[in-house]
Amino acid sequence: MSCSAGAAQPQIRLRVVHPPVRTVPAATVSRLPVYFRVLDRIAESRSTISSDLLAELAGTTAAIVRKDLSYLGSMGTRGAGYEVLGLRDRISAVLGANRAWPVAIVGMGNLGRALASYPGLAGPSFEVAALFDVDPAKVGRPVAGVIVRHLDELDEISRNVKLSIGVITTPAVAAEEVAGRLVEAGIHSILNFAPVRLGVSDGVLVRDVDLGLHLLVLSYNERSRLEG
Amino acid sequence: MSCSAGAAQPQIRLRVVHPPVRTVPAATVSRLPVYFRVLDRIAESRSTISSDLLAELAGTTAAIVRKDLSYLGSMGTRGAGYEVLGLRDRISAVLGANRAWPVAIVGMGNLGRALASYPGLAGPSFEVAALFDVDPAKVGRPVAGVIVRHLDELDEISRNVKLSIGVITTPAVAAEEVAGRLVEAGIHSILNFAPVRLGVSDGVLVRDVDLGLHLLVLSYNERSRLEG
DNA sequence: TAGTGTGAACGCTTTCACAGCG
DNA sequence: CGCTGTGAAAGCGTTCACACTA
Repeated sequence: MSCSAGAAQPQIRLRVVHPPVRTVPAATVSRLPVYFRVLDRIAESRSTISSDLLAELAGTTAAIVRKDLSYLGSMGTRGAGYEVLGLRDRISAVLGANRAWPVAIVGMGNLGRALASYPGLAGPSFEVAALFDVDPAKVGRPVAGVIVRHLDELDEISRNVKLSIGVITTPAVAAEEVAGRLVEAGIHSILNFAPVRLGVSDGVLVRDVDLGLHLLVLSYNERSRLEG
Repeated sequence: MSCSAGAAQPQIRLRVVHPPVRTVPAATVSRLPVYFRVLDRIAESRSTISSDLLAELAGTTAAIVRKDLSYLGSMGTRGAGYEVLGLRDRISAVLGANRAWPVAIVGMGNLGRALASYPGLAGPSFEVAALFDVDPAKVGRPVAGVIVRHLDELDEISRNVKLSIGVITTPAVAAEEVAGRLVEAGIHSILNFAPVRLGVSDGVLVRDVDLGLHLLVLSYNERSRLEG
């Protein structure tokens, strides 16, 4: 098998205290978005797809595809495969991708500004609802069409606008406090780009995107390639 | 070649001779960078650390810490814990973090420019060696102090400057071709931010950082929180 | 016949428990 | 006594094999 690594996940800390009644394995949840994207892309050129082809396009195996999809209930037709649109919509519903989740980004440095304009955030499933910083030079100016607010306004804004997902793109030293404020403002899902481990209360899901860790794994790969 | 490719004894002159490292499990490799960062941070305030404390700071368990470190050879002192500096340097050597790997970034959009200035890339283990784009408006201008080159110059530049790690921050449609060019230029370790699965030859390690997938997992979390 | 759905085997990872050593 | 190092057990996720069905 190739070393191509969607399978190689960064550390994910699932802190869900009350697991869903109908439990989809975490490994499956992390692959559903891949299937969703593949199905969405080929929806116009195919009406059905086999687990074999879906596996190839998603970078996994047919057996895993069938197992994963079995957790969503049997949607395939033996001998024919899966109906693309039906399967896409089912996965979309499971993921909650069929509505627009309001996202707040805290930290309008280079990375935060880049994310605010990120195409993935402009899709139908997400909406940049608020941007925050503490730097007076940034507060009040628009980024990607949204006015940057001072972090102190978070509570007030979250009372008027429901915020579902928080993205932390602050320096490491500020991340912990920002996370606390996001949780206080009612956010339970956080995407953290700061290179620190956030200590959040139970029930809050934190996904860490830590470039430094990724780079060090690549470094390990280079080192072992050179030295055996 | 395997993803959890065997690491052999580094020929670093340490005071203590460690047994050869045959294979480090992939799960362990992905945690070593976390330990490294923790140890580096506390090196000035502590001289030894127990598996319990290291686990807490790294967000894992003491049993996992001990198991992980056992793959690097026994470095601990029973009753006292691990010597912070020695352990840090040992992990650094295994990860190859004790030298500066030259990194090339392809795609100088918002994300590429943000990464070029990313502090994690400015550390001692990495060096932004080259930046590439195909947009004439970007080629020739400096980003983070490095002149952006046209992608067509990749081969020529890679003959003069050794490039170890490639970062892809292009639009999705270009990513596949860029990956091919990077591999042709002799790069075996790729950090891919484009939301596509790269089909690369065996022996090339690709780490995907796919924000869209992360967001959809958070979306799943929000959805199941609302609907059970 | 082609391809799903699934129990069972397999292998990797985590957890447990404790012997052993400073 | 405190804490490491490590076999053994448990838990998950992946792979296999094949019965079954449109």
